[in-house]
Amino acid sequence: MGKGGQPRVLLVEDEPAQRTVLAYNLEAEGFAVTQADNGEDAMVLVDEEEPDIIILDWMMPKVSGIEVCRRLKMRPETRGIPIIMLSARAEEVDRIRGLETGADDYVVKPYSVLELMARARAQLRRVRPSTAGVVLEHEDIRLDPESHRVYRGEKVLKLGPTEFKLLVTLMERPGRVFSREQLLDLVWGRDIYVDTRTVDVHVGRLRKSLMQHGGADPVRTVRGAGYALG
Amino acid sequence: MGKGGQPRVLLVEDEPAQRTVLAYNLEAEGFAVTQADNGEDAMVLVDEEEPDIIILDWMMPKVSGIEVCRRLKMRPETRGIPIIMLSARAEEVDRIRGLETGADDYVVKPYSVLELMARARAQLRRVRPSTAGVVLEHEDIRLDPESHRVYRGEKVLKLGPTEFKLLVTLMERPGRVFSREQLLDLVWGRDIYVDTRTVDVHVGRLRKSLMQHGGADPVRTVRGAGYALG
DNA sequence: TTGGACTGTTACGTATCCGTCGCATAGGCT
DNA sequence: AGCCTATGCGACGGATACGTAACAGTCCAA
Repeated sequence: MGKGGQPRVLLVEDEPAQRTVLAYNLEAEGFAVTQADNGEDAMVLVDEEEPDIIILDWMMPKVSGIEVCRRLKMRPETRGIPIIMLSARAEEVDRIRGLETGADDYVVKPYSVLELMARARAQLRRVRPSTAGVVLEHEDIRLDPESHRVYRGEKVLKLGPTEFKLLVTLMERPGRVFSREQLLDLVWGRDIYVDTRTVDVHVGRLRKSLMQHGGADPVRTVRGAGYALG
Repeated sequence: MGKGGQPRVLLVEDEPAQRTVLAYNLEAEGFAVTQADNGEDAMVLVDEEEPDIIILDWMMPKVSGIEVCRRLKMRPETRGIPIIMLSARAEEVDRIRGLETGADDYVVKPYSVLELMARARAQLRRVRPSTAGVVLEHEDIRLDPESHRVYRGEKVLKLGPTEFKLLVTLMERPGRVFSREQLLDLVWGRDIYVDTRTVDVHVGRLRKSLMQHGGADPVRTVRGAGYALG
């Protein structure tokens, strides 16, 4: 891993517009992004940058994404790097072939940037499950994912499962504004249908829980946008 | 044993990513880790480092894990060292068993790091019924793995085999929340099919046993997540 | 064989939590 | 100010997770 935090991602996509958008979003998510617009450069950059994860377009001139993927999965020193393939086609055949070449996940265009992000994080978690000892902190709030405990100052807070997950999500990126849709994705799960107003209610409950022993409201409402911590 | 405490583990795995992840987790768990990425180095390091336990990948270039295992189990001075084999496929486990290489345990990839850790500790307990220091303690509960006895305060507790294993698992990482699935893996074993609700029942029985002479309930239920000690 | 100890499953009661609705209130725009 | 929309929040019915007693099956020792 890129040492103290930022996971490194190598983004390989030949179309400049899409690549730029993706790079922007990935950086906003806290990734350190290296870009390549063709397979040959990608192969070189893998060795130079040692990325933690690779996002790879399927269709590219010269060396195709699938070819890059196959080569990387053949070399022992790069085999462990998770690869997410992007493809314009939804056909199942492609999916199967993509996974056969050793890609670890597969996203079909047009994809939700948020979904791609989530899958990237999922892959990183899979390879590096070591959340051991990590305690999330923000101001006087401490959250230990391992013991599932939340403290504010010295007091232990009691919160329900959804409140807990919500707080984890917010604390993973303090200051960042999450839209209701993003929170639904991240906390509730991708394919659950619930009203976006439900998020408001749970934020309210989380607020109450966080202030159950006094203290200021650490959750910020950004009108028209969503919620953030601090 | 590595004298003053830290058990020494020799980790043999050719893929750098996986080896790094594992080494990190093992060190976080209190092991002193020596790494090797091939069988030849491993054979040398066994003599130099005298590890307490060896974690060995099955598929490796040149000298395979299975070969290393066989050689080590032939030499009297290394035969006693427990070996845990890692293999990529479930079918290989059968082959390993069939070949009677003498490995002491097997874990199939993708494995839960937690499970691997637990199995390593289990092997150490088996080989090293050492007296001092291995007594698990948490608050007023003391557990001696060797004599299979559990005390609460001064009183001796009587618990069944499953309750005992469950308590051992929980006491090895007090505070940590274990999901029902993890507990099934760690206490019952990976290929046993039992309903996850069975865990609830046994936790209940463990609770009753722990409180048979009074005292507070030391087991914490984390709704939607699992159980933890303290 | 009989009895006891232990296990896994089931069923049911209960406490907690969830998602939605309705209305009050706050913020922004003209 | 007046209007409109977004958000806060209490309340409620329903769903869900958990605790536990009861039961049947297994194993083993007397």
